[in-house]
Formats: sequence, C-alpha cells, structure tokens
Amino acid sequence: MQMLHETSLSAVDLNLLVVLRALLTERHVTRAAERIGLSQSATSHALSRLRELYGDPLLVRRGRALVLTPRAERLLPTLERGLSDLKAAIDGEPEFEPGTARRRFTLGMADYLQAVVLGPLLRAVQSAAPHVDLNVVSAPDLEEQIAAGNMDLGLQVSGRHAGTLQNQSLFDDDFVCLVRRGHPRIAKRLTIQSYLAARHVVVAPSGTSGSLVDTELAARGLERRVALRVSNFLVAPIVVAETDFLSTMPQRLGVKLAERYGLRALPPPIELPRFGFAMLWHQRLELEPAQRWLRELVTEVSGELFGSKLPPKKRRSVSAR
DNA sequence: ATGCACTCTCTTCACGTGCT
DNA sequence: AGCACGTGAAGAGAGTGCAT
Repeated sequence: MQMLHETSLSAVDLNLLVVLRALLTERHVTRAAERIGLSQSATSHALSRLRELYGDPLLVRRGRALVLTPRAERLLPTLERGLSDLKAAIDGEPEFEPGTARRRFTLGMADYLQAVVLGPLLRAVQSAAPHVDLNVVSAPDLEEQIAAGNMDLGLQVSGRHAGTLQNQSLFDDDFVCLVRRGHPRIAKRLTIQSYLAARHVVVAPSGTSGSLVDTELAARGLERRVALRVSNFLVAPIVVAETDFLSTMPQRLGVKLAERYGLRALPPPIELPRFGFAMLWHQRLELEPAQRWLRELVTEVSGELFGSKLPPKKRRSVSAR
C-alpha cells in the first residue's frame, strides 16, 4: 500500500480510520477491538496496515502499555473531527438550534433597509439566538454576491431581480416628502407648484440618474430640479434640515428620519406608485435549517414591523408608526 | 445475467516476544 | 507465570474484474 500523502481517498479503506480512532483513544489493542466489534488479531492486522499507510508506528510499547507517537498525537483531533463530520454527512443535516447555535450570517441591503429593519431584527436575533452574529453589507451587486455564496440573504426592491434566485415579498412602501420646519415656501400642504419650485436632494444608491419619481413627473410633462444627488439615504435628511431642499424618499424611513431630525413629512403632491421589498437567497440554501430559520425570522420581523400591506392609498396625512 | 478467478479482510489458532 | 501485543498460516466470505 502507498503512503497516505500519495494516495487518494478512494484508495484508502475508511473503516481503517474507525479502527485507528479506537486504537488511539483506548491505547490498547484488545480493548479497541472490543469497542469496534473486531477480534484482537484483526485489529492488530488493521494496525499493521495503518502503520504502513502512515509510514509511522502510531503506537509504541512502553513497558506493558502502548503510547502514541507524536504523529498519532497530532492525528487524533483531526481524526475525531473528520469522523464526526462523516457521521453527520451520513445521518443528515442536524436541526438548527437558535438557542445554542454559534454562527454569523451575512446580509446584504441598502442603507435605507438597514435603518428600517436592523433594529427590530437585531432585537429578535438577540432574543432567539444570543450567540448568532450578523454582517450587514450594502452591496450594489447584491445578486452576484448571493449567487457567489458570499451572502446568506439579500433584501432589495421587489421585481428588480431577473436571475434565478429564490425570492419572497416582505412589505410595501410609499413615498413621502421631507422638508424642514419653517420652510419659507412650503406651508401645511405640498402643492405641485411648490414641489416643482423646490430644489431636490435625490438619493441614488447606485449613482445613476433618473428615478421612479422623475418617470412619473415626466409622464405628466413635468420636471423637478435635482440640485443634489447623493448615494446614501441617511445624508438626505441632514441636507433637508440645514437647507430649503426637499427630499422624496420611502415613507417608512422618511417618517422615522423626520422624527429624528425634526422635519415635516408630507404626502407627495402627485400619485406615485407603491413599491415593495423582497428578500433573495440562493436555491442551494433553500432547505438548510439555519437559513430557513433566518428567513423565517426576517419574515416575522417584517410582518411585526409593517404588517403584510400598507393601508389604502389616498392618505392626506403622514404620521409616524 | 452468470460463472469463474482473484483479491482482500476477517476469524481462529498457534506461537514468539517483552514486560511485570 | 501471567498478560498483552505481534506475526503467520489456513479457511471463509464478500467484492471485483472479466469473459461468455
């Protein structure tokens, strides 16, 4: 037989590793044989084959006892881990136990969603799975990252992805307009005239121009003055608080930011289409217990936060939840 | 699919060796 | 002397490769 480092797995009788584990833990051929249900002679022969396989005596006599060689000492933990993994591979995937599980999930979502979802999600994770940690990244190439296996789950605007990823709708959102209190040209209500007259700060995470709002305005033959384009949703309210700029943004975040920065949140002067958010994941993670737990938790948190649907449109006032 | 030869592993048995 | 490991021979059983 060849030395181990020159062979492939197929050339090795993996049952020998079971014998080896018994030998290394018992340090006694007869007891190892009893443990694995072989005769002493067969176990001794197996030890011979293992010695040839490893090119190392593995167990050497010291008086009446057998002691491990340094190679065998180093081998034992690897052997234990490997056989344990093999057993798990045969027995099947163990259930995910959130109460005791130690692992880190990587989630991808824009800063808007981070601001809205992360707080409640972290509280839910901490409560159900105290040893689970999160990495949250704002990746422009979300779907590629998920497909490449770099992310467990991604959240983004529904209907945007055209790939083969699995997806599930989470919640809908509307638009809201933010202006500072005491804005000189915008009174209680936001009219189309004052909307078009204002300077706008637009959030374009991908850096691209044009948005759903501009498309709707263009359909009516209208155009707004986009005086500032930023890539981060959390910058917009600061600009609005310190200038006479106006920002049109997702309502759920907008209302939250209006409270934080002392801004006014007003309904848009024209009907804008509602949009939704969904979570995306790779097909290969569909049945993985830990992934299923994570998706169920995100769904649950989204449901508790927003319900499945917003109230009917045509609201004339916008309030914080 | 079947039969045959070959290989491998295990078992039993016997015996040698080293240690207490 | 007794115990435990190592080695070898012989036979049984299972798996494999190959020819038919």
